[in-house]
Amino acid sequence: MNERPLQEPTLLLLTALADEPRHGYGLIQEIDAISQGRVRMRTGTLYGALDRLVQQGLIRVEREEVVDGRARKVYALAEAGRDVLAAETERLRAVVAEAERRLAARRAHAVRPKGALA
Amino acid sequence: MNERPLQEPTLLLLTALADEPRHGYGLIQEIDAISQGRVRMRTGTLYGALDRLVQQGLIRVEREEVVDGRARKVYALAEAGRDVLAAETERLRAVVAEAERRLAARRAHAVRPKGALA
DNA sequence: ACGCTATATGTCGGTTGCTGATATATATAG
DNA sequence: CTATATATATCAGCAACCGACATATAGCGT
Repeated sequence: MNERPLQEPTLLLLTALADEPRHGYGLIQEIDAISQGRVRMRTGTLYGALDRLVQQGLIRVEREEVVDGRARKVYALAEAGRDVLAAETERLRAVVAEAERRLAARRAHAVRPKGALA
Repeated sequence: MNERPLQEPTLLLLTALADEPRHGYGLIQEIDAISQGRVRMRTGTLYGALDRLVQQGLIRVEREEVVDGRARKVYALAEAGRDVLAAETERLRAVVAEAERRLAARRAHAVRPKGALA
C-alpha cells in the first residue's frame, strides 16, 4: 500500500467522486468546475490515475453504460478512498492553517525587494 | 517557469520558511513539528528541493554561518515564494473545503462493501 | 458532403520531484 | 572509541504527471 501523500490531480479526482459516481470525461469537467477553471485534467493523467486508483482499491468501476451512442465507464469512490480523502483533507487543512498563520506572523526578516518603497 | 502545483514536501518547506529563515537541518526538525511527526523530510528530498527552489527564485540563501564548528546555510523565503505559498494555500483551502462538503453531502450511492451487513 | 466541436476513452515517451541509500564531517556523551 | 546528533550533499530508481497523439460517435453549420 502506498502511503505517500496524494498529488493534486489525484486529490481532485477523489474529491470529484465524493458526492456521486461519475465517468471519466465528466470528471474532467467537474474538476474544471471545482477548481474554477484553474485545473484542466489531461486525459493522460486521468485514465492512468483511474486505473491506478482502482488497482489501489480507492475507487471502483460502478457500471458501464452507453449514452447517446457513446460508451462510458462510471467510477465510484470506494470506502477506502473515502477514508483516504477524509484523512488527506484533514491533514491538508492543518498545513494550510499553519502556512497562513506563518504568512501573517512573519518577522522583520521579511524580504525587502530592491525596488520596494517603504 | 513551472506552474505545476506544489507537492507536499515543497509546500511544507515554504511553510517552514514563512515566518523566519532557517537552515536545512533545522527545516527537517521544523517540518517534523509542523506535521506533528507525520512527515519526516529526507535529506535527499530536502537539499534537492532547496537547490530547485533557489533556482526558481522562490527562496534564497540568506547567509552561511558556522555554529559550534558546524557549517550552516540559512535559507529565506523570497517574495516570489511568499506569493506562491499564499496562492497555493488559498487554492488548497478551497479544494479542502469542497472535499469536506462533498464527503458530508454524499448520496445514497454510497458504497456497500461485499462483506458488510445491513 | 465536409469540417469543426463536443463527447468519450485510451496509449506512450519524456520530465519532474520524491525516496532510500550512501557519503562526509564535526561535536558531544557514554 | 563508539554512538548519536548536527549538518550538508549526491545519486540511482521510481511513481505520477504532462503533452501529444490516436480512435470513435454525435451534432451543428455551411
